[in-house]
Amino acid sequence: MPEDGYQWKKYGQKFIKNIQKIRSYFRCRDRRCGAKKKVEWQPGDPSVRVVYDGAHLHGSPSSSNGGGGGQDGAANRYDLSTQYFGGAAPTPQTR
DNA sequence: AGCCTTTGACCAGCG
DNA sequence: TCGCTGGTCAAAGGC
Repeated sequence: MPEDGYQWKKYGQKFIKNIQKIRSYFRCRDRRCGAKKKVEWQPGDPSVRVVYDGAHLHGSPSSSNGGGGGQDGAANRYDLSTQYFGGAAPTPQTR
């Protein structure tokens, strides 16, 4: 569970055949927070692709320390694009 | 007590 | 109409 500064709750995991990858579904612990996170990786690959969906309605939790939070900075802009983690992009110039 | 994690089953949309 | 997939929910156990 790669900590990105937010607390997530895993609510499901499935193997997507379309891409032959395992996908884990995470949701922000806060219900009022419609932020969602999906993590997918290939079987046998330590690299994982993290996909952020939605945005946190509350600011970011001061630190990785759970609890807190509540800052109304609303300064969190999550790119709906896919983000790579752990340098899983050895050759991003494939495109 | 609260929180977290894991699995199975269900539902909806599409061709 | 059927089958398939993707996405979500619920319950239980452990610390």
